Amino acid sequence: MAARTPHPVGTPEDLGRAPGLRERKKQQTRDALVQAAHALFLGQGFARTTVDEIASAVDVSQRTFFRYFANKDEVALAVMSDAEDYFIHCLRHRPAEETPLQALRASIVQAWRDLGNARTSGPGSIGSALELLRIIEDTPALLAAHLRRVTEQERLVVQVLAEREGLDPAEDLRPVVLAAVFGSLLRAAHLSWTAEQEPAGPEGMVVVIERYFDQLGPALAGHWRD
Amino acid sequence: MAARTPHPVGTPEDLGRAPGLRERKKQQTRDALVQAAHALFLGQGFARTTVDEIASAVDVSQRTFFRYFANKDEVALAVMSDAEDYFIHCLRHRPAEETPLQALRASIVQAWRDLGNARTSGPGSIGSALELLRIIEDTPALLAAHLRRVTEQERLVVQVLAEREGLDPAEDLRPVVLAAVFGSLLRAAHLSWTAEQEPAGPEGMVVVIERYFDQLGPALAGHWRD
DNA sequence: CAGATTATGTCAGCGACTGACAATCGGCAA
DNA sequence: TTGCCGATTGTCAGTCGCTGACATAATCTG
Repeated sequence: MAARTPHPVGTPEDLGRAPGLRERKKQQTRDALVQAAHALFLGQGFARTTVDEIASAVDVSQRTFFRYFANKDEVALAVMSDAEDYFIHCLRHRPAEETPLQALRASIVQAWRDLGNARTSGPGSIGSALELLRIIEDTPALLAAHLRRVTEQERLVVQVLAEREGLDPAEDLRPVVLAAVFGSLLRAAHLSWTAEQEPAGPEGMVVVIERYFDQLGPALAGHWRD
Repeated sequence: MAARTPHPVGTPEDLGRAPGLRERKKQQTRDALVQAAHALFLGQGFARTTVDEIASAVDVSQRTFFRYFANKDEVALAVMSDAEDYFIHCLRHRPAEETPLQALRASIVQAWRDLGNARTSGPGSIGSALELLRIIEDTPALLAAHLRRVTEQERLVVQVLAEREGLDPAEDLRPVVLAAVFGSLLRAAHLSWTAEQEPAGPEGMVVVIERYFDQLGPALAGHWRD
């Protein structure tokens, strides 16, 4: 968590404190591991890539790899979590007038767009995240790990929503329900994006997401038949 | 899949065909493995139980265990999948007049109630399923595997819904969206049930589920503040 | 520069999982 | 009943993910 790639978003803790050599080197090997792993996964698949391969590609011991990542899954999902963090940041800064549902919708759209306009290569790039999404969806072990991460992220969404609307999530179930619905909608969109030959790139993902959001009302409405 | 505990629901394939000794023995060891695993998981936790322990409790080799279950997760989740199958069965037989959302809601409630009234011990029992749910929720590896299974089940729900309403899920997104929302709602309910000191037993679960469903409308409605 | 921290490498070991082969058991027909 | 065929099982060896313990080397602090 503390070793995560820092975002443009300034965290209040580290003001003016230049990171020492130690810190920089750590960040460096971490990035290298993520990038090497990513390349290997893309090239030969997740299962057929061993941790030893990743480690020796960066010229560190296997043991060191496991000091940076708790398991093989984590290095694959590292890129995604940066994107998720940015989404949370967006959500926190939506105007208060927006409906909770509107705020959520606007936040992911904004997050994808902003990330799309940022650097398009290297670790943490949007391209990486999108490629990863494909690998994740058809690697059972990774998909499982990813889903678990997503539900943890949902907890955070609940908290932000409750804060924003000024209510206690233990009493009022609406934040929990909305976060759950939102999460499932997003996943459906991801699935569709990876499965179908949807327009590629961040903008394509935005299109798919909006399409699913638009179906929320109709899906919950009474009968579907005329 | 073929080795799953048969349900009271008659499958058209096996009419009057008494299963031979071979088949019976297989089913027997499978059940024994599930039951032994369940007991061990409950007693000492999932992580601290080795596959060797489970296997030797049933007096088979470790290799045999892995011929019945692809991995340790699977034996833990076996009980759940029986319950899920029954839910699908219920959904298929809901009256056509019901709204899709109504049908889904009625189906889980019915499934929990029916299972609650069935045998209350042994493999596949309701008690087992509920105990398992607790173990699953606080065992990261199991939770991950469970979530993946759930999303697969969601696909099936999509299919049943589309069939029921007579539309093509590739064209119309409503079944996908509704299934996703339904799944997330259920998971929220499970989470709440295991976390809080909700009324125990199947009926307690039904109460929680209905409470969440009731919040669906309000959560999606405009502003939450007065 | 010395001493306290901290990152890294090495090594040994456990447990999940798999392929290959041999032995055994149930199903079935002569 | 006998005998053969295919399915089930056990054994063995091996790979890979992952961890604890300890020693070494690098950075940081004063």
